[in-house]
Amino acid sequence: MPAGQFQITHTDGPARRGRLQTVHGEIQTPAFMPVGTQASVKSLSPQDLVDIGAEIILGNTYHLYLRPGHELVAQLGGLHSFASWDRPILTDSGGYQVFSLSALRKLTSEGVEFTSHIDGSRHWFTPERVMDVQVSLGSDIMMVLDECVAYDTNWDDTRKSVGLTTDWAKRSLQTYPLGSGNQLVFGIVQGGFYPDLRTRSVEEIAALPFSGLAIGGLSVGEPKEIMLDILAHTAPQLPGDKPRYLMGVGTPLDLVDGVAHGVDMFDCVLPTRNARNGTLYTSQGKINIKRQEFRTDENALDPACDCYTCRTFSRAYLRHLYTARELLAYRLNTLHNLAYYLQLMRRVRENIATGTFAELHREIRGVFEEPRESR
RNA sequence: GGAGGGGUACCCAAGUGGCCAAAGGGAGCAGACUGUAAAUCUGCCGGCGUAAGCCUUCGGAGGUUCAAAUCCUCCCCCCUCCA
Repeated sequence: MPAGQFQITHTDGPARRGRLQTVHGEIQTPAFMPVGTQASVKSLSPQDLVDIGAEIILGNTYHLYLRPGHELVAQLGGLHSFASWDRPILTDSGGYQVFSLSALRKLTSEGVEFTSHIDGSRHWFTPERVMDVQVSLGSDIMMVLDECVAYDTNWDDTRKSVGLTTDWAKRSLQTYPLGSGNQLVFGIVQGGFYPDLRTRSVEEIAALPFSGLAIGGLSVGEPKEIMLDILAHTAPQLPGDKPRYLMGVGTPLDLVDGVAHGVDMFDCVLPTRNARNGTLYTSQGKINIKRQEFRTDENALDPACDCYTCRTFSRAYLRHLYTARELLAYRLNTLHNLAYYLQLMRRVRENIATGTFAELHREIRGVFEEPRESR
């Protein structure tokens, strides 16, 4: 199967199971992609990631451009060789940093000027330059530069941002046309929280020859219900034959909700960041390992999990490691949270294949659905 | 025995007449985190109360003052130096 080929093998309602080919191997979808911003999934080794079944990880163009620098990475043989990770890598464009580092940047139709959060130096990012940097990095999937707007952005500004994102998408493809190398390029749909603008963005982005399409700009602080509404509005409009990637999402329930709307790929910092901050995902729900109730708890973190952390240590020990700020805490917690996410995605794929995805969806809803706020 | 320094909340530590239930840290307890400027951030942290407020508290006892952690007297304890 040539790089870029996406094959759907099973469907269960809107949910799809499939596989996406890259030169560094195939990824099973629906997939969760652990985030490794600085060419490292914090606290884990590549071997750890292989052990828990990660098939693809993320890196970040903006961060790697600033440090250690894309030329250096290229000189050292590209990201895969540099980080000793021989499976697929998706690099995010820096579009999210346009949003999250908004205080440090200036946006024009031409591109973005960033003030480095590391040393204050100025850097000029354009859609073209971001593609060049990703080519230097040698990732398997490159994301185009986009503009991700805040939740409270008005219609007019969101409309402009959709126009900009489309213009940038076209410029990205001119820099790296489909088929010009082994790297795939994904376009990104924006449109904030306005259904008409989401539709417009889908029409414009889906018309371009991308290998996959992403939904950006969700989970930026909006209520969950609104996120789901926009997702339900947007995902079905995307072409069915290309992989659909919901960027930056989310909680275990968000993933399953996304799959239910036909999403194939996800990434999110939650499992890794929360692991470092003591929040762990289990088959019984979310727990905070620092809570006093675990002080003498000799049970496995999640008795239903077969990861190294759960096979080996008690909750009492994990609590101790966390409260003592022992380095092992970060590693064991991260290992477990990602193992939980990857295990969940394996179950999602199996259930789609057997036509029982709805049951799994119900189960996960039962475990993670938060009580609605009554007003 | 002499000289000096010091005893403040669970711990460390500021405060030296009213704005002090008492700064800051730590510990403790709880919460947040969604394409990672995050091993970070927020809240609570003497007692009762929803609150206004009341009560108890700055080594101990007594005193001065409208008012004392803060000034005075005596006592107890700790540290440093000298003998």
